[in-house]
Amino acid sequence: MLSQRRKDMASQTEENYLKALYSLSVGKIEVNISELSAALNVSNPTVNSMVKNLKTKGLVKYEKYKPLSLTEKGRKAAALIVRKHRLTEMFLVEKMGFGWEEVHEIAEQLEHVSSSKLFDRMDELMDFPLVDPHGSPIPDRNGNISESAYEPLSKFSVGRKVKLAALGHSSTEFLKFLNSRELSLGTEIEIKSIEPYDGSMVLSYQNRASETFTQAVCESLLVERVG
Amino acid sequence: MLSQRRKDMASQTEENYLKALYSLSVGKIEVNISELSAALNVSNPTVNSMVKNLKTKGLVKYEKYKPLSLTEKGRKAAALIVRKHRLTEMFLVEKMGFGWEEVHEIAEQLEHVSSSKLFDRMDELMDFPLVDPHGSPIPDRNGNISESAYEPLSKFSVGRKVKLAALGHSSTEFLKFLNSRELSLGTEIEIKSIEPYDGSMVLSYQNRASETFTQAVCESLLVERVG
DNA sequence: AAAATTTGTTAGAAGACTCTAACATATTAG
DNA sequence: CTAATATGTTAGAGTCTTCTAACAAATTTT
Ligand SMILES: [Mn+2]
Ligand SMILES: [Mn+2]
Ligand SMILES: [Mn+2]
Ligand SMILES: [Mn+2]
Repeated sequence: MLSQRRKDMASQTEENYLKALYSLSVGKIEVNISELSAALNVSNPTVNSMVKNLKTKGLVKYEKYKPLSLTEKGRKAAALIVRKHRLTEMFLVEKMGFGWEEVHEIAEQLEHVSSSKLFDRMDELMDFPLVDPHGSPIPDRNGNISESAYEPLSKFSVGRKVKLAALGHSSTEFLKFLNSRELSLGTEIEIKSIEPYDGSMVLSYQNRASETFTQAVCESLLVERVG
Repeated sequence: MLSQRRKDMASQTEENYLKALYSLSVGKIEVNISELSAALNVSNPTVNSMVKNLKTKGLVKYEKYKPLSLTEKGRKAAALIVRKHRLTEMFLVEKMGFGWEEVHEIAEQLEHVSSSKLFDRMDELMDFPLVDPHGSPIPDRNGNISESAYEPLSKFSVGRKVKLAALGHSSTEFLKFLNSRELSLGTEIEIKSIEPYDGSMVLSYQNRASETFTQAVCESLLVERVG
């Protein structure tokens, strides 16, 4: 028997739209059609018609030629998908021995599994982690999320000691790059010097006395002050 | 970005057809269109067109008005889906504390995740189990499966001591029924008496001195001789 | 303010998967 | 062997998700 999704549930495609909209909404409320198409890698007309569809389902607010936003119902639905995604990533790293650079693609598929019990069980087995392997917060069972207030390393000045708490983005390439520099979450870092010309930073951490990182990289290293 | 399936891979729908065909092929080679439609809960014309599609992909052998069968390529593809399904079920039971009656629906969705690494990792973490929680054998990475030669309990006579090794089917209702009788895989059973009228059996096992089971149930209890 | 550019919409179509109604073939019963 | 029944196929359509081409509105530049 083909296991079909309940009719009142969002399809896998709809879920991906909601999740993309949710991610793009961080720090602002409204999102353009074009931003969504770029994020999802589909054409503008495709997004346009899907947005109309999500509007009839009460998941997004939208008027012709205006930017769109999630309704409260849509926001919660999206947060619950993000919850599944991040719990999965954490489970794969903590309980199954995957590297933080390997888990996103798998979680992208697992996040659509319709069994809250599976994810609540992961949560329980990990003793209710607050963040995923990349430092992003995990929404609770009600879709509530605690926005973390970490700052990019690039904002700090020479001599400052900080701890790596999260990443601004977590592409496989970036994660592999950080692996190659032995830099992981929780690592304490001291800013040894800053190149005025291009903003690159020389850092000292663990057994690495002076590693240079470009400004772009330092903007994606989210840290908290230490000491 | 919408994570799209590679073009050369079977869709989730196609995978479900292959798996159903595979299950229906146990003990015979050829399967009717109608058997497949019944198993998948879709109409005959739907199966008819999907079968044509699977034929062009070299996954099934089929001629108009004739029964169909899997090609070697189709057989292997199906076995690998079954592998994912059964490894998932075993992982959910062994490593995540689910009951054997809870795992099928979840595995039905997880079996379509395209990451051999995820399933090979489950396999490794469980130390390469040979069977799933219902006693069905798990195909290896090459799609090879060792057909088990257990016999239905109904075939045996009074006084025989056997061990429950697998189930003929594993519907949630049946599994809950077995739970209610405290009957699980590995349990040693002795046949105390058989009712000639309807073939029902009185069994003794563990701390249950005389439990009666209908013939239908005993046909679905696959056992091996003991002592 | 007009022109150029960017952004968004509509129209029309296609592929994947599904259905029902109607028709064709094969099998089974008399 | 014919008639009845069961099984399989074709035709035509609908939903979902996607596309391209053409057009419209909004924004930015000059
Ligand atoms: Mn991720
Ligand atoms: Mn996804
Ligand atoms: Mn199963
Ligand atoms: Mn399935």
